[in-house]
Amino acid sequence: MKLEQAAKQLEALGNPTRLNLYRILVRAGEAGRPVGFLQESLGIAASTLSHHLHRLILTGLVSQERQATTLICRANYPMMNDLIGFLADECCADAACNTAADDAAA
Amino acid sequence: MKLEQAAKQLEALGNPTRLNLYRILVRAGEAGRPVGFLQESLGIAASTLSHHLHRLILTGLVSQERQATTLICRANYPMMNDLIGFLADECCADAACNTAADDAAA
DNA sequence: GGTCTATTTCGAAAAACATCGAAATAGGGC
DNA sequence: GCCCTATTTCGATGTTTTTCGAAATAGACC
Repeated sequence: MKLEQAAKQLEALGNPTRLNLYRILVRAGEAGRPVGFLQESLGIAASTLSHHLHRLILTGLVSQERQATTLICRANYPMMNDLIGFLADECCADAACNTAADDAAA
Repeated sequence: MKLEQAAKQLEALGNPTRLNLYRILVRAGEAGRPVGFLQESLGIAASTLSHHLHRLILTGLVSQERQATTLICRANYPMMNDLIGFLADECCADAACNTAADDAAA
């Protein structure tokens, strides 16, 4: 994963409203959640939610699927794991760090 | 970990300059890197770097230790793993999602 | 085609952020 | 105590973000 893309995704998750929203979707699993449900849960203006959803979708962290008049939103798990991998993978690549790696794994 | 804190940390990592900076420290391991080295590596104004470092330190992702006139910066690995745990831990908590978990682990 | 609900786009305003150069501080060595 | 290097704080500026309400669009159903 490129640094720019990872930064975009982290930035997208770095807003409390969006992180909350994203967690709801992560917990929801493959079933996903309709936009309306998310709006109820978060208690924010529909336009604000739409804006945040758009940002998450742009980064690839969330996808949408139409079901009749409602839009179902889902967390993109592979993308989440790529991002986590980006953070952890090169740990200590420039130094011998057995102890640090142990600490990290603990 | 609380959502607010996680959001702060993600936001801190969500800027390309800071993510780059953080990765250098993650790769550096326990040895850490002096501020001056980071400034050379990133090619930004010292004041800008100081600002970014401050933000990373506030979130707990980075720590500093004085060695004579130079300041050594280090990634805080346990904190990084807490953050990663926060993202992944509650995956599918609200739904049966064996298939999703498999996808994510793949 | 009209109407209903669900959702997005538009436009605007306040707040936060990124960046820089200049000036100030911290600590060590003479 | 003075100077030198390393780093931070200050002050300013332009850009981006967050948020909302109002208006526009999307799709289903009659």
